[in-house]
Amino acid sequence: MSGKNFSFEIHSRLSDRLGRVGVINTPHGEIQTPAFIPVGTKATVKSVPPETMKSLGSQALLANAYHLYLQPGSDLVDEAGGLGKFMNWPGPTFTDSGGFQVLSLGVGFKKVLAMDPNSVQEDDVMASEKERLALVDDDGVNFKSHLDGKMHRFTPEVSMQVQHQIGADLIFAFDECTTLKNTREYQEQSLIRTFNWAKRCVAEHKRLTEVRSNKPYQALLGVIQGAQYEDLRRKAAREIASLDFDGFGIGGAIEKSSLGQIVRWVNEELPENKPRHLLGIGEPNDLFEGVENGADTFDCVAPSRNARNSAAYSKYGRYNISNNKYQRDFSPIDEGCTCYTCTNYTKAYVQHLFRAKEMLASTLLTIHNLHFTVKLVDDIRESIKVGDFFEFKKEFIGRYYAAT
RNA sequence: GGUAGCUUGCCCGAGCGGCCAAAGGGAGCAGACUGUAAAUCUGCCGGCUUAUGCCUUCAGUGGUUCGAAUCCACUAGCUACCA
Repeated sequence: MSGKNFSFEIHSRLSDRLGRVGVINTPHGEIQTPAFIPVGTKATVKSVPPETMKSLGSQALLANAYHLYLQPGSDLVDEAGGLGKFMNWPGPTFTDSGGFQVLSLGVGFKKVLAMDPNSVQEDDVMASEKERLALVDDDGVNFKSHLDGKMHRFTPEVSMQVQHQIGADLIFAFDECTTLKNTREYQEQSLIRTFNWAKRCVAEHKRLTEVRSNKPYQALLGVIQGAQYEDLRRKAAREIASLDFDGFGIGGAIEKSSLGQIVRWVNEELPENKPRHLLGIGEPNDLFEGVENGADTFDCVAPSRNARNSAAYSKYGRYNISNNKYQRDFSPIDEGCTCYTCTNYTKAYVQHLFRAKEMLASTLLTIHNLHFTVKLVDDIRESIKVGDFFEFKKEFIGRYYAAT
């Protein structure tokens, strides 16, 4: 195997906006974009087999380098033949670099990614020194394993090595994910750090790509930070775009109300011909905003985690299926939904499974929520093709958020 | 028949004279969750009303005491051992 069998083509565009429809070609197949990429952190989408992920419509999956490095070890995944072979997922795969863990195991106490900053206090987001499992310096990050407390060190080079061993088709540069509560001064310094790390990632990635030239090509995506500041986001986008990346990731804490705007700032700076992934975003209104402003792919734990916590997505909004009022509701979770769960089971049954603490509850609701989210982005894609994105957006958002 | 022990809010279970409307679980009722330390976390959970307020509760009845879920007596039920 050799050569860069990775590409991105744009097939149609959204008028007056940055949104586009395209296709990402990877060694393990195509991804029609925009697309929602379900998260399978530890080489498994919690509670759902890969075959089912395929049939619910998932085009690709995203795993995490930090988690797989700790367990079972990225060398073992390599030995198994790479992530896809290891977990029996034949399609395209992504891995996150471990950059988010800089936040979630470090300062990010609540790991708030998209929030209303007025309703969140600094103490709610920032962990105190002694609680931190990660400590950043200019060269890398020291992690205390959340599994056994052992210390590990991640640098841009380590992240690249780990991600090459894991072998996903699209991998991310190692970055520092900050919170909205960091000072402007800190954001600036962090941006310099992330940029330096980006350069080191590109260099190490090139080296590893040659060393492992018998392996399928892995595309490297550079991550843009810059928090809520327009000048920082634009600067970060220009700088990252100046490096030899195959695509980009838009990361960091994002004030929910200005999500679309931030994505637009970044994408106005980025070259058109490379794919852009909006990291960690997956609520319906955010997906519309992301696509409209030029994001091509998304990943998010919300649909799957919410499912395990009994929150069901429906065209009329999200609701808690464990609520008393659904106890004798023998209709599907979302009327008209074509997913496996909705075509075979009722709200009453799924609620029973949750109350009885049966693990099938997680499976059935995760299937539905992921189908819902994947299909939403599929529908958004189709609406751009047909030219009625704005009508579709208005109709969907109006119905989904009618109650709130 | 005898002796000893037990009986707490929907359930289990702490409390053993005042700081007790009563710990802690569970159940129940809601809420949160956005590059997964998450099958997790948070709130409510006797009634009125939601207030540093009042009322009714700790098997039943009657006592002791300024004051009792906590001490005493009897009644009822349960448990263990002896016959």
